[in-house]
Amino acid sequence: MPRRKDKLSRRERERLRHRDEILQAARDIVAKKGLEGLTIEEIARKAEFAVGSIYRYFASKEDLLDVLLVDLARPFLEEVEALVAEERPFDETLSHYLEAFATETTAGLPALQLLHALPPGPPEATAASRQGVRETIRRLVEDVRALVAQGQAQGVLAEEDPNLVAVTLVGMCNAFARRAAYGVETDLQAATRIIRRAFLHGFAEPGVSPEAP
Amino acid sequence: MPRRKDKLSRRERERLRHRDEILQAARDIVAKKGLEGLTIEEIARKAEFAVGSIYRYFASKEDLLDVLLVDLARPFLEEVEALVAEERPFDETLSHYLEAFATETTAGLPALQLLHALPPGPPEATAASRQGVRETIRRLVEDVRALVAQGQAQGVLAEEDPNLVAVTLVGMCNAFARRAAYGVETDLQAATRIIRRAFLHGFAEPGVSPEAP
Amino acid sequence: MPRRKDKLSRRERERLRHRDEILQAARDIVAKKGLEGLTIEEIARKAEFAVGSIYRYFASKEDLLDVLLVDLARPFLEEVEALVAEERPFDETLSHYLEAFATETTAGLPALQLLHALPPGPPEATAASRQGVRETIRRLVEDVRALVAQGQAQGVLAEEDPNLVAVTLVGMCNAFARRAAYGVETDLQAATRIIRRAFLHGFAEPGVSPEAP
Amino acid sequence: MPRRKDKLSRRERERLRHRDEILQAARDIVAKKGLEGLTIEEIARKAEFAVGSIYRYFASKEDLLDVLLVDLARPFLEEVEALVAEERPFDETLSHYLEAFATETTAGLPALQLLHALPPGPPEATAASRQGVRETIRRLVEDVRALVAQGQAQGVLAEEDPNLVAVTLVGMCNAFARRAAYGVETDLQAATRIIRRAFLHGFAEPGVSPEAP
DNA sequence: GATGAATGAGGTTTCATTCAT
DNA sequence: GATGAATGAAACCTCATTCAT
Repeated sequence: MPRRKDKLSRRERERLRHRDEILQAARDIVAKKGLEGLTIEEIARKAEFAVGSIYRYFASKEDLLDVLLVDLARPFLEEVEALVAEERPFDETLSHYLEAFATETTAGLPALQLLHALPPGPPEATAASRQGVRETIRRLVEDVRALVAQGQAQGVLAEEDPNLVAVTLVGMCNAFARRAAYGVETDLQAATRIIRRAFLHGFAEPGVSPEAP
Repeated sequence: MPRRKDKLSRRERERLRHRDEILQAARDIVAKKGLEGLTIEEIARKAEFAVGSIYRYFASKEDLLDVLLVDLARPFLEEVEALVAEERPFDETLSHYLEAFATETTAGLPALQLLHALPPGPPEATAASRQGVRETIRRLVEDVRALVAQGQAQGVLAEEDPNLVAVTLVGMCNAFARRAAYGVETDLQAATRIIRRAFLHGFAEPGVSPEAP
Repeated sequence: MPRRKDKLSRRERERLRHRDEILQAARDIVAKKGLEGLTIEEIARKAEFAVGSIYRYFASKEDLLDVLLVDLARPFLEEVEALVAEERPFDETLSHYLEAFATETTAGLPALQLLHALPPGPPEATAASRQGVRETIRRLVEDVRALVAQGQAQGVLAEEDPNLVAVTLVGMCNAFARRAAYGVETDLQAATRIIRRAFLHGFAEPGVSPEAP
Repeated sequence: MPRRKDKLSRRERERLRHRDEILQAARDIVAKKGLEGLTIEEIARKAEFAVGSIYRYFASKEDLLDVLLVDLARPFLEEVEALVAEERPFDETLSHYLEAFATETTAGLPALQLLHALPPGPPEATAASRQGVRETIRRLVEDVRALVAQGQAQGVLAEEDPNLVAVTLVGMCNAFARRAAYGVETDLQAATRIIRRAFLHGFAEPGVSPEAP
């Protein structure tokens, strides 16, 4: 194997590229027809592979879907995790968070939207598959909780249970994202402002002017 | 031939009863296996009808589903519409709204949860069916918008776009409902308090103490 | 339901008839192409049903196969069980048994032959399906064991472990059946005579002339 | 270019070694999952070859399988052919034969068991492949026939058609082997004794004490 | 109105084999 | 010779819907 340190062989590079092509095809189909409308056959057609070839990259349709959903959410997740690491003043952090959310929502297929696709039935109905999705959601919630905790530590946010506070923030964002995804004309700038206001005022530490000076 | 004005003939009453039995069966199945796990054959089995008979009551599975989802949301919708009609002081209104939301969430199959089942894809992917669901969602949002407008008229809520404000409220509620539906242990009383706080403080008319006196 | 005691409704009769047609089609295909060559699609084609219809009669291909194999063996099994019940002199019993075996072998698809189709791999590889086949084999072996025990009680057969003796008898018969099934020209009368001789002489109670007077 | 007469070049030796590795891998898989569970891909994985490489050694899966089955039976076949060549007193010959059979049955993958894997359908269903298996079976039967003929020549076995007599012997052995393969607890020593008894007594030349000194 | 058998398109998955590198 | 990605024909199975009784 004549190959440098972390350089991938051509085979390996091609493999990764093909995998991405398949995921991209799936992504396009979902964007056009929704999750239900996604079939292996159509993925194969769009990605210009034989049906059987799809299965060399993903063990099953469920597997592919799980990977796809996680992939879609990844950029947003990474941005949020970066925010957590940076530990900026909470006001700035919130601004960045909302910006990231707006970017996501504007982009063709909003990540959070798709994460919501985790079937809203009883846990038993999903169990086996969507492990990645579950995990990603868990991390996202945990990250936002961490952001809230930072705000509290900085004395900007009131001492409510950070989990619950995080859920309200995520809920507001998702509500707007969902609306946009349904095709309702949505002014994201206004939405961002509203969320910011509701959140900062709503959880302002008493006696602290939320958006001073 | 209706015997009296609004009296239904025996035929008609039976018909309605049968329809309800079918819907109830469907509801049970969805509760146990999720929307994907719902088949006409199983509905028929559970409701003790022949498969063909289901089609005497619903034009198609999609139709049945649409009716089912709307049915599930109806109690909540009606409660909210009553609230709109009553025009109480906003503080009271909000309390009732959150109580209704908590009741919903506690009930076996939370209406909002199922409304979420509207496939989160582009509108084209759903178009034909789910008209009832779309309409119900539209009405719910409109109703909450009306409640917010009342709060503003009463001078309790700030003069933000009532649509956007309504979306934040619904979003927060849904986030908690969704959590509960995923099996996360959720303290609804705490959730209610948090939402109430975030909302009242978040959109307090400047200079007005949100929850006084 | 206007129907007499044990009379079946027309629906029920048709259902049974169709089930039999499907099994018969499967039987024909197996006879021509062997077990491996059996596909649901071809069964459907031959029985003149749609593919999906097959599944209204059998839960799965495995299920169908299990039923088919048991069905094929049934006539022979019943004959042997009758023999056990009759408790005739062992010499007669053996004659009837061998005759039944010859009949089976002559018939298009010898039951025992197909029972042998239980995949000769490790038990784990078969476990789930073929329960009927396993049970049928068990009963056959048990029945022959009972016949041997009768012979011993009558003082005709030596006091060897009846299980082992039974296995030798079945083994000899199967060997000839298998040969015939492979297309080797087989003189069943001669085979019968040989088996009879080997068995009676082989296990004669010492001092007893095996095929007296 | 063979260096010496029967010396193989390194190339050729490697080639044979690789071929054996592949066969061994296949053998292991069959032992664990049965014939149905055998796939080229898994053979390749286990033998640490590329899928395509398998086809450098075997023209097709069927070919590989045929070779594999013949290989499995070879030790037993060779032992029996040695017995034929040795022309010992029949009593000894039988003892050796039964011992070989017991050894086979005890070994992880009894050859006879696998020979049974020749699909029990009409000849047409197998025709193309499994030529080796057919030939091996033919030789085995022929060999046993020869052993029986020796016994007759020695005046120990009655003058029945040696073919038929051979079939009974093989049948009895196979019945026990098959039982063992199905996981039935089998006392091979007892089985051996029973077969020996059945055979010697069953085909004793009248007036000759079968197992005398 | 009720029945439930029949349909058949559509989906997922497997796997022996080929072939460019 | 070796590799392993790609192929694509089958195979199994599901299920909404129809329709003769």
